[in-house]
Amino acid sequence: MTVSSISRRERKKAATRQAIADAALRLFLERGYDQVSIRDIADAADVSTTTVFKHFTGKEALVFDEDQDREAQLIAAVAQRTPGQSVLDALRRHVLDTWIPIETHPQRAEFTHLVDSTPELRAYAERMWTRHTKALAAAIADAFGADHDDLACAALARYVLEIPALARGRHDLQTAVETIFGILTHGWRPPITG
Amino acid sequence: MTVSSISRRERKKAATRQAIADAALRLFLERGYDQVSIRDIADAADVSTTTVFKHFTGKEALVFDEDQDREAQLIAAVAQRTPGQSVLDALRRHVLDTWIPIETHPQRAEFTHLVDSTPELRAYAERMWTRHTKALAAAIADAFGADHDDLACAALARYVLEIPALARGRHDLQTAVETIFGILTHGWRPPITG
DNA sequence: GCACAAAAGTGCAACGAGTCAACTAAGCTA
DNA sequence: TAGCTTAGTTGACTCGTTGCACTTTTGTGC
Repeated sequence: MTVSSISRRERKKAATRQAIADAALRLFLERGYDQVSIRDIADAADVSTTTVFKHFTGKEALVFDEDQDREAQLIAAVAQRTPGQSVLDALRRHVLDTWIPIETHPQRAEFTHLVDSTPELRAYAERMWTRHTKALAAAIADAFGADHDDLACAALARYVLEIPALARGRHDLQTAVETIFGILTHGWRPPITG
Repeated sequence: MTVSSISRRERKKAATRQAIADAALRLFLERGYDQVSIRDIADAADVSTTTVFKHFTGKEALVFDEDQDREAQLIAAVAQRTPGQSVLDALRRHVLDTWIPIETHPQRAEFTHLVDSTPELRAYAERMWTRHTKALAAAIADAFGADHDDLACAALARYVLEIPALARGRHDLQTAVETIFGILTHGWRPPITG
């Protein structure tokens, strides 16, 4: 009789992984990203440095532990949009509903500061989004029966995935997102001045 | 009496810099980026590794030796556009006139292949463009008397600077560029299928 | 012409990220 | 119990990158 469907081994593995991620985030927040070495993290989690790399692909990945199914969600947002809804609208909704809550989560403040104040992490965070460009482009193309490498679809995918990076730091995230989707929907218009 | 306006020192400095860059590019093309270490390059150029880093900020910078005044050209394209020409039009012209010739230069083929087949270099090349986002955004904002961090201007700057990355590899670069500028001008439209 | 400061270059040692191979130990399976 | 699998350890190693102390070259003021 097993307590859960996953084996003890799996649980222990997950535990050490979590211990490493926790130690890493704690140390990063305490001292700053550059002032913490992988060896520090390994010591704090009481594992060897090689074990750290068995669980995480690199130092930056330690910070973004839950990147997972973003891609699946993105594709689902397009493929399973409510009938009659345009692709652009579905993407707008998806960004508003999934990204903004994450970004404005109060506990997120110091984490956001850590990322913003470390160029290496900023770059990684942006690539985290844009890495899904190809998959999203294919999903959009599928929605219209177009070729998977259709240029317009690829451009839309990329431009949509840039939105978090563009909107980050604005006082009103919702308005910012809507503004950018306005550009993608109706074309760019000079800002109203005066 | 000096032979030219630049001192002998400057010339020697430029010479070693060039020797390093040449050795680097040659070795990279021969063996591939990852199979060449900085020490290899230093040996080939007959300098010490320390000297390499005195001339170049990092390994990737050895590949892109002439990044220089791209930013100045971009800003000039916006600020000194012919009267009556829209900003979008000026940027379209600038991309068509400066980027396409570089990209389609025949001698560029193996170089392009090197960059495309090395993820590290691909990422660096993209950042080379997007690094100028802030400056271009400010130039666009100036053109309309808007705030330097105006969101619409920042978005346009970013989207325009993404165009090289989006169009790269397409059979017809000119059409690709025009298509994407079409999106930015009139908004995104589903691709024509069938 | 000469002394002197700045700059260019060298050599060496070091640090941190990341990899590799050989090993130990724990959990799973039969 | 025996035996396979796999997480984790250990230690040495590569490579990019930096810092430091030192020598050589060059431009400048005297």
